Amino acid sequence: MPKVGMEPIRRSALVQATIAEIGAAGNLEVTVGQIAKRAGMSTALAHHYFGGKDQIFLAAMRHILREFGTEVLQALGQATTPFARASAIIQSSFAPSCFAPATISAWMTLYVQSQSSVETKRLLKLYQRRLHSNLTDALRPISKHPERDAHTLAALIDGLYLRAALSSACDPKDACDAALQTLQTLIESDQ
Amino acid sequence: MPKVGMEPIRRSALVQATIAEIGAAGNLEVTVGQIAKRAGMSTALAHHYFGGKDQIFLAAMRHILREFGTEVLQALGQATTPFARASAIIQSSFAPSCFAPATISAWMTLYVQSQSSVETKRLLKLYQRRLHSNLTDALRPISKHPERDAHTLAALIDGLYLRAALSSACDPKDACDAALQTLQTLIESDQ
DNA sequence: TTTTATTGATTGACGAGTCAATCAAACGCT
DNA sequence: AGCGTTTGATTGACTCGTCAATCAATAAAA
Repeated sequence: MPKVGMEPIRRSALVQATIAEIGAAGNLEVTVGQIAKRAGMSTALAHHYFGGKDQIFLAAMRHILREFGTEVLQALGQATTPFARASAIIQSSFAPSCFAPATISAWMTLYVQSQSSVETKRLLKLYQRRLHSNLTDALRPISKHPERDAHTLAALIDGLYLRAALSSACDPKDACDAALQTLQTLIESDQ
Repeated sequence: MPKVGMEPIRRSALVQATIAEIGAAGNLEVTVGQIAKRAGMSTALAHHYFGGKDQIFLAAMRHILREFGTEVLQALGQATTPFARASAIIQSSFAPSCFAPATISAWMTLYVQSQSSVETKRLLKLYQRRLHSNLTDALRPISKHPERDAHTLAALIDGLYLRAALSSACDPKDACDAALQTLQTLIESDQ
């Protein structure tokens, strides 16, 4: 059985399983045993490759953030006008992939953990900085207060996401529309 | 020692201690033992009065929500104009008491837990409904789309709070100003 | 004597992390 | 090609700690 070069495969499987397990549980009450089982290996192997539970969770968060990042980048690539760029950022934030139960749980977890784990806080800030700078760049040509409007829109995106993700009633489409609508309003207003 | 009528005192002390302990830990990794110790009693007594850990946490959340509710109500009482009412709601949401470490942790906890606990989800929805309806009432006389703007503002408040609470850089005052600014912009714009 | 308050001690479960042992592939040497 | 040797993969079993929950016992008020 033991084939060489298993490490990347195992790590990836573990990350995948972690996300799935967090999604199924809805919170961080997930054991290394559960994760390892879903990934088809022993707990000892999970520890062997990651060193500890914290590392496994961190890797899962990084994975989600990276995925989201590439999604935004891709959407930005297809946008030509500044307004389209801003819209693309917003729409990426409300893409279906962001609303998979596992992704939602991972985000909430990120928020909570960022209070007690410096590394998690670093990850969260990274995401926030990137979102803000992307928005600022897009808004510069079309807003009188690019920085300020970017800040407002970023917060609005987070807030709308929170509501759409947590209340089963409110759906992603509406949240996205609300954000786009506000974008419109913001760039139309002077002052 | 045993005096009659201890129940309300003990319950209150336990709730208080729970909030403090969650604040100190930054997350839900708080044991009944720690809570009971801080509240000056044995774990057995904590169980005696609340029945279980979940109940203790729920009681703590309810307490925070209730406190916040009265704060909003009080601020609303002093406001005379519709605009002042909307401002009051916003300002209450960014009051210093909302940024005590314990309160922040409790909110984050509320978000996470609402995914796996129906009772917690109920609490969260209650808060969201109340915020929305308060905002709608205030906006009705001054906005062309009271419902829609209330929804946007509510989400914006949540998002700004999240950012102010989690990034030590961003401070409550700025977040509040941003929300007030957006309120202004929203009611000034037609369409 | 019934009810309420209170706790020390205990139980039972669970979970993270470790370790020694096994297995097989690759590697190097002749 | 044949033969040790190293190295990576893998796990079952185990340790150690923690923690929620329970219980039996005590003490005082009503």
